[in-house]
Amino acid sequence: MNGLHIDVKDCSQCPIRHRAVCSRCEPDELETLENIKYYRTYEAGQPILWSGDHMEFVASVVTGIATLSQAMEDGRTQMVGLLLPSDFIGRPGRERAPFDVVAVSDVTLCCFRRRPFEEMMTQTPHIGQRLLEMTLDELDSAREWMLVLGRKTAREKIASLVLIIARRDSSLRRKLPADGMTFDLPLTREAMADYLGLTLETVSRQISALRKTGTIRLEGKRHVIVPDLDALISETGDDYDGGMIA
Amino acid sequence: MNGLHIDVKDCSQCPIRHRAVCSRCEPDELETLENIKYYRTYEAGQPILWSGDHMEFVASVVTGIATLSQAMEDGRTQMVGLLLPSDFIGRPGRERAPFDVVAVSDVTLCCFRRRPFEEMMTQTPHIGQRLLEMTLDELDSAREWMLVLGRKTAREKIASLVLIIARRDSSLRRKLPADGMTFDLPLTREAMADYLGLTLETVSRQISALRKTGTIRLEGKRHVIVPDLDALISETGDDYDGGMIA
DNA sequence: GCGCGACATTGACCAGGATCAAAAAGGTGC
DNA sequence: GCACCTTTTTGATCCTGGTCAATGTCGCGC
Repeated sequence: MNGLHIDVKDCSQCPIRHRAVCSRCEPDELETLENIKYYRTYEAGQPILWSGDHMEFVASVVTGIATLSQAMEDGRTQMVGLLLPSDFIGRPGRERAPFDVVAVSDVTLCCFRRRPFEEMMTQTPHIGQRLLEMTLDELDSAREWMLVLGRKTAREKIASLVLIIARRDSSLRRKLPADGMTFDLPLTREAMADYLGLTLETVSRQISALRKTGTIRLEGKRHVIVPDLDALISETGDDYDGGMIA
Repeated sequence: MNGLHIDVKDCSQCPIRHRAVCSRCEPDELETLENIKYYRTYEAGQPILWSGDHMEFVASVVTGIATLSQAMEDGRTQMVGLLLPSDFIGRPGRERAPFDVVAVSDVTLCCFRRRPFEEMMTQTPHIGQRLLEMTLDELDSAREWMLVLGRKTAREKIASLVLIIARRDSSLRRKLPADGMTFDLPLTREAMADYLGLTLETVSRQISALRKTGTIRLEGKRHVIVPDLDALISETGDDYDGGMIA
């Protein structure tokens, strides 16, 4: 089971699609929306939420990719989450966003106004249970990522990220890895660097290194072919196949 | 509100205290326990759970300190959580432990047999709600730690860790920081290194450096005095006072 | 007190990744 | 096609933190 499936009663007029230039631009419009559930789209590169923003809604990603990240005053930034379709944004019970959320590609969110959503949660316990399960999964992957950030070499970091993207991609398409896995990197070199705690130059160098040894092949800048998945796995530093998707 | 407060009906014979040499040593004894809730103690240094272990119980820490960590085959290890009194161990709905749990000091756990606990959760929704809240908090702190691991210098990492320990300590004692905050480091240099993605030598060097500039003072190896909290905060790289406890 | 072992500090040297800089490769609009 | 801009690659050099090794400190049992 992927994502959070919720039936909202008075949802006849959904989906309402409206486009926002910036998450802070139209609080009034948002405030006057009477329905609980609505859709919202963002263009690639647009901010969805800034850390500290008042959160009017919780949402789940319908299409596109967004990132969750944290920035220091001097510009150093660390990505702390990658949001793919079916991932959840926001926290019932919290007023303010703890991190920045940015659309990497064009993104459609399915939003729920926060207050009504919280009420709904108290009435239908399975929503809370499902949300707990999803949050625990996120916590586990955050902790796995801490190992990558704290202990892996640049080479291992890159291999780990490529592997994660490969797996997520093939699980999204429900296509099991065949002889030659092939997929697109959804992130720029800089975004990969922010995910891995590296500089973009190092990311580029290590991708080139993996290419030179034949572990991956590239078509253009973004399209990746993995001829031998085991070879890639052995570059990650984890020797066994930890979290292979079913 | 700290921790998870649960009333168990037939708890007249609690607490049952029994001591385990190893979490894997006495499945039979555990299996035959009829009550839902029981206490269990571990000595400093003992493993509580190995990654992959079958989890018979969920628990919350009553006294002592435990760590959650992840190891690579070659010995590199990364701590991914620090469990203090009132923190929760385990995951309803999961058979196996995802990480290693080790007692750093003597630890007492309040355990709940997993199956009955899960049933209890479906019946009393506030337990699930509270657990969701705690899990979201843990997720936030894991993500904040990702910034430390990925982007901070060794010096900033040490300052961040000392600050976190200082705050947790003063919040546990409900004693607000006075002119000279004073507390013990509960971790060895090596454990700090595993938390921060550093080597123990670097930890030692950076603690010495903070001592030489007067940011902290040491009495013995473990006892720390922070004469000026702001000076310490400015060493963390976060310029503003992000998550100061109430 | 003495000796032992665990933990911590300090030093010398090295290397992986950062930094600074320049060139190359794609896209996109005209 | 061509010019322009963004993204990426590659190169040269530097520096933080890792590695290897020695020394110091503390606590504890005898």
